[in-house]
Amino acid sequence: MKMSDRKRKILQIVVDEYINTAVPVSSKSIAEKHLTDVSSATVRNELASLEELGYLTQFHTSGGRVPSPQAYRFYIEELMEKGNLSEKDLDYIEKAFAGKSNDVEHLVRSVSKVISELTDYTSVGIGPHADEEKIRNIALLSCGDGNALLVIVTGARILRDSFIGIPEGMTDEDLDNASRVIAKLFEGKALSEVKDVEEEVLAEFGQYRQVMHEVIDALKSYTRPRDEDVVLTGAEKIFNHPEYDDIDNVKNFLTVISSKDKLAEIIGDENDEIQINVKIGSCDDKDVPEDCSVVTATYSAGGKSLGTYGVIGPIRMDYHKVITVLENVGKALEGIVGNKDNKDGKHGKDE
Amino acid sequence: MKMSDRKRKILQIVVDEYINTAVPVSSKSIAEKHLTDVSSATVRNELASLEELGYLTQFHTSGGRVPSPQAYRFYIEELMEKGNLSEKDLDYIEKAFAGKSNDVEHLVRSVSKVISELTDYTSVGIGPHADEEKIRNIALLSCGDGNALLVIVTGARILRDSFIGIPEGMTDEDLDNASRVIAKLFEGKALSEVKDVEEEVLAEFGQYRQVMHEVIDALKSYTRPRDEDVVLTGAEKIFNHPEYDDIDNVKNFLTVISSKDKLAEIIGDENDEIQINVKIGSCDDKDVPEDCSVVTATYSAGGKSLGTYGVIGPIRMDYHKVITVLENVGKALEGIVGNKDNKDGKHGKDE
DNA sequence: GTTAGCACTCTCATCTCATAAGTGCTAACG
DNA sequence: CGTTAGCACTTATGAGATGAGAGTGCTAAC
Repeated sequence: MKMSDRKRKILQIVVDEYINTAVPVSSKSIAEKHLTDVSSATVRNELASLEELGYLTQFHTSGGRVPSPQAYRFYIEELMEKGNLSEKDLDYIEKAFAGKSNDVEHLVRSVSKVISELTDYTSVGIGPHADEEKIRNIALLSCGDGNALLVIVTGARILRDSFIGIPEGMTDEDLDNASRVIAKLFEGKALSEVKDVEEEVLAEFGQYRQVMHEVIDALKSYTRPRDEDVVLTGAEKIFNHPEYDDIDNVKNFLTVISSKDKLAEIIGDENDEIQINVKIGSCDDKDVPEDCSVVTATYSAGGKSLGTYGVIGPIRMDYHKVITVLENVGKALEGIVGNKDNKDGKHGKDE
Repeated sequence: MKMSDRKRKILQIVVDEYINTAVPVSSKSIAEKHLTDVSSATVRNELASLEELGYLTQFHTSGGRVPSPQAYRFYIEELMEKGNLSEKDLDYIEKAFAGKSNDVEHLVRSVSKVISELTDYTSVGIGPHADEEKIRNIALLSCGDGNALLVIVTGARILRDSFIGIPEGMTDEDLDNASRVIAKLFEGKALSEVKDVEEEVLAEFGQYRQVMHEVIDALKSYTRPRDEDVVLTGAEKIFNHPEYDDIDNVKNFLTVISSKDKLAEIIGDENDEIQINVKIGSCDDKDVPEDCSVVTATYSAGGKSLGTYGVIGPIRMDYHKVITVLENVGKALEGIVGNKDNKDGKHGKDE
């Protein structure tokens, strides 16, 4: 069934108004402020009809109308008025990423911070899955105290390191050699492939089998997601939104965001097809609290994933602002990472 | 003025009772449950006197008594009944640290988690200051894309790394050489000394001065505390304590713990003399919220600092439990880190 | 020094009541 | 047939009012 233009208009007004004020919207206020050519009674009829269609709900008879999750979805897809960020905000993004250290952990932190600051919501970020990353460099460095440090760098500039126990009698030279052999064996391989070549590699190491075992275990452990890869910024921002004057909502919210596992699940199921993903209430994901929404974007540049980022906040979220911020941050990232890769490429040629 | 034994006893009862129940303590309940040989009127007189001495306060005339910060302090120093953890808790600590990866970041995370789990309060941890750490290993690894990875390991097993831009024309061999030179120059030096030798070192590098500049900048940056070194665990635990049924308290608390800077300041001013440090309300530290207490312990083993850890929670905190947990965690850490160093020592000799 | 007794204070939950906001329905209008 | 004015109905909200309960301070007697 096609919705009449007037219904669409009214629905848009209700959602806009509710997002801005957090107050249920009445027929009177619509007729007075936005649709001056009809009476409140007419609006009332339309509202009743929209309620029947499932777009609006009432807390109680005399409480005005509030959008349903379905209304928010429709709003995002068809009603929301597009428009870009202010100069100030664009500038802020620009400056935030200028001259940033370029490993993934720092990137995740600054992206998350920027998103939280600009949207005024709590932001969540998670770096790219190490899983399918190719090992670009791997080295074993002597620590001189019975341990060596295993360091790897992946294509997407993810860093991982572990201490590896060194057997008595293994000299620094031995270690250097082992390091070179390991580099030959693993560079260019994806972390997920390590387990496939395990047997083969171990066979090559007669003498220092034990070391190799530890190295392989470490590499395998890098494919597992880590709590510390999930970054949360601006938890306190929820207090800027009136739904969190209520202690139970706060409790609920804080419990969810305290569990990095849960957070990773909520923002983590990457759907590369969709750039921006909106989950409204628990309809779309049972791990999202009923009264919350989660908007995420998965970024990539030059074919490399840069992770998934988003905001979590009240279902009455400023979707337009949030989506616009996510889009612009994405563009900015593409810009700087793209440029950097060009520069790198040049270097490569010259060498 | 010396306090009478009965006053001490009554004060102890009030603090114990209030810590357990969160309900202001009345003269009647004391006389009935704990001091059956005197009447409530007698207790009443003593309570009035303790109030005059500054140990107790009342919210309102008919509200029973509540300990003042001064009372908590006195309680901790003189009244609190000592006693160790349950077998179960001791076991938990034991198991938690067994077979843990041994770099500092992971250690900080698990220590903080253990403390939060056992105490049921929000826990904060911060690793040792990198500032005075000696560089044990330093290496520059080629990444083959116009960047190199600078990695350092310090005496206390702190890891730091940065990407360093490599000028066109610098080959992998050049890099290897540079890495060796850098190792010779910096190994054994404290990070805080780097700035002192800056000029001297730069003089040695004619050709790759720029690289060296970046290396030194990176090293200098490692002395600065980083947000990510402050670890927070169990923020949601505050909801287990009734003072945080009140939204304003939650807001206050969450705002403080959201700022890593603030947290670092609160738990950070290390006083090596004192093993366990208790800050009660804002009397002892203006950054601590009025209704909160912070108990911290600074750990070290084998002469190396292991960081500062603690809990932050309501001023009505189970100080005995918290202090006992912190003490036992300290002992456990000494145990495992001590052992590990012995083992390392042996290796050293054998090599 | 201790205690019983009692007046006093303050909180808290409950109830009532009036007000305000908003709706749904009906009947009239163009 | 869509639109509108009018009105009865529902519900939240905030302001008293009230009574019970808890705890204290004080006084006088032991």
